Amino acid sequence: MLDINLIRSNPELVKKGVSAKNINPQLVDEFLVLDKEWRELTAKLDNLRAEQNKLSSERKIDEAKENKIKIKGIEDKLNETEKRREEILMSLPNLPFDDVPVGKDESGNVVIREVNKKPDFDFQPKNYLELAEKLGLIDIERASKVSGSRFGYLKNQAALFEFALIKLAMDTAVAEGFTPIVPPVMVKSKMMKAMGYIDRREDQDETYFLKEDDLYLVGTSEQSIGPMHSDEIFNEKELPKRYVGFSTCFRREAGSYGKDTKGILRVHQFDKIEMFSFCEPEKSKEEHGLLLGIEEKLMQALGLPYRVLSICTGDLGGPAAAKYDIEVWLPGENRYRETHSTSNCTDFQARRLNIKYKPKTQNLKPKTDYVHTLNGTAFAIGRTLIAIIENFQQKDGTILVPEVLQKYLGFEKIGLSS
RNA sequence: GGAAGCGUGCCGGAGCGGUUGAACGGGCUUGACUCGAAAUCAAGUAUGCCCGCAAGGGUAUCGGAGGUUCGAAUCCUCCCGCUUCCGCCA
Repeated sequence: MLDINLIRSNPELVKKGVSAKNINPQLVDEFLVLDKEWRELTAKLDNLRAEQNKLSSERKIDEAKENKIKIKGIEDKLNETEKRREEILMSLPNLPFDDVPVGKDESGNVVIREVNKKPDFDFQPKNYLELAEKLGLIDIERASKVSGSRFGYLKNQAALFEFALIKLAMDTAVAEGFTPIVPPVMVKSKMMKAMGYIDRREDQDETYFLKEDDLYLVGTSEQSIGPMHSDEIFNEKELPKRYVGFSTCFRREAGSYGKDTKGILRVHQFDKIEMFSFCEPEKSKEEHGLLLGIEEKLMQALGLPYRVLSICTGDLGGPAAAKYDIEVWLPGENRYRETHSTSNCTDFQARRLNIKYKPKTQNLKPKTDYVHTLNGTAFAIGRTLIAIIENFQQKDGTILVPEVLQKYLGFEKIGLSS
C-alpha cells in the first residue's frame, strides 16, 4: 500500500512510478477524486456524530432520533466511497526506486556482473535430467503417476543433497545474524493480501487456495514470515530483525503451460530457504545489499557460474521497489536460469501489515514509523541441484560434489556405483 | 468434532446500559528530595482518521464484524482466538 499523503501531495510522482510498472496512471486520478469525496463525507459524519453525542448526553431523545437517521444515511454513503477508494489504493503497486532501470518487461533487465568462469568441457555437456535419471537421483515418471505433471521425486544422493544445501544456507545466514525458522506453509487470505501477492488476477491464479479453510498455500515462505510481526511495533534496537526460513513452496504455474515441462526446473512443489528482513527505512538499501551479498556468497561457495541482474521497472512485481535476480549458468541448456531473487519492498507490505518501529530519537517526537521489509532467496533446492549436476558433471556421467558440501554429505562424487 | 469458560490500555486487573479512553496496582518517562542510589512525593504515559501553520478541536477504537438503543466495554447475533474436559490423532 502506498502512503496516502504521498498520493495527495505528489500525484505526478506516483503516476510516473505506477506507469513505469505498466499500471494505468489514471487510477491515481480516480483515487484522488474518491479521496476528496471520502474526506468530505468523513467531516460531515464526524460533525453529525458530535451532535449526536451532545444530544444524547443532554437526553434530547427525540432530536437524537432524528439525527440518527441522518447519520445512517451518511454512513452508508461513506462506506461505499471508502470501499471503492480502498480498492484503488490496494491496486496501486509500490513505486520503483529512481535508480531502477526503466523497462517494459524482462527484456529490460540489466546484467550487472557475471561471476565465476563457465565450465569448459572437453565433451558435450548433458542435460541434468538425463544425468540424474541415469544416476537414480530424480524420478519424474513415478511422480507423474502419483501426482501428475510438474512433480518429482528426489532420490538417493539428491535427497541427501537437499539437507546439505539447507544446512549450508542455514549456517551461512545464521552466522550473519538471521534467526532460523520453519514457518507455516498455509496462511490466511488476509495475510496473503497484505503481502501483496494476490492483488492481480494472474497472481491469484498462481496460488493454491483452500476454500474450505480460507487458507493459501505459500508460494514462498516470505508470505508466512512477513505477517509474523503484523500489528506489532519494534523497538529500534530490535532492528534489523532477520529470519531465514525453510519451507516447501507451492505454485500452480497456471501461466506457464508448455514451458519447462520436463524435469524439476518448474514444478508445483519445491523446497526453498528464504531470508527475510525487517529494518529501518534509512537502512533498507544497505540491507538489500546484505541479502544479495549472502546470495552471492552461497553461489560462490558452491563455485557455480552466475550473473546478477537488476530487474527493470516493468518486471518488478507489485510490492518491490527494487529487485535483483541471480541466474545460474546451465551448460546443459546453454543458458542462464533464475535461482535467486531479492526484493526491497520498502514500506509497501509494512503498511498493509501494520508493522512499525519506534525510533530512539531522544527528544522531539518519538513517533512510530513503518519498517521496511526485504526478502531474498538463500537456496531454491531443485534449481540449485540442477545447477550442480550440470556444472559439475564429468565425462563419465558422474558428478563431483562441491567441496563445501562434502563435509555435510560425506562423499565427494556421485557415481553409478556410489 | 462434542461440552464449558474466557478475550479490557505496556503488564496485572476492575467495570456488565449514561462525562468510562476507561477505576486500582505495577511498569515506564520527567521533576523534587539525595553526594549518588534506593525509598518517597508530584506530574505525565494508546492509536487511527478528519479539520488546523500551530495551539488545539472533532471523531472512532475495550478480540473482529454486524445488530438493538437517544446512549454499549457493558445487551443480542455471527466469526476469530485462548483455556479446560471428552473424542480423534502424526
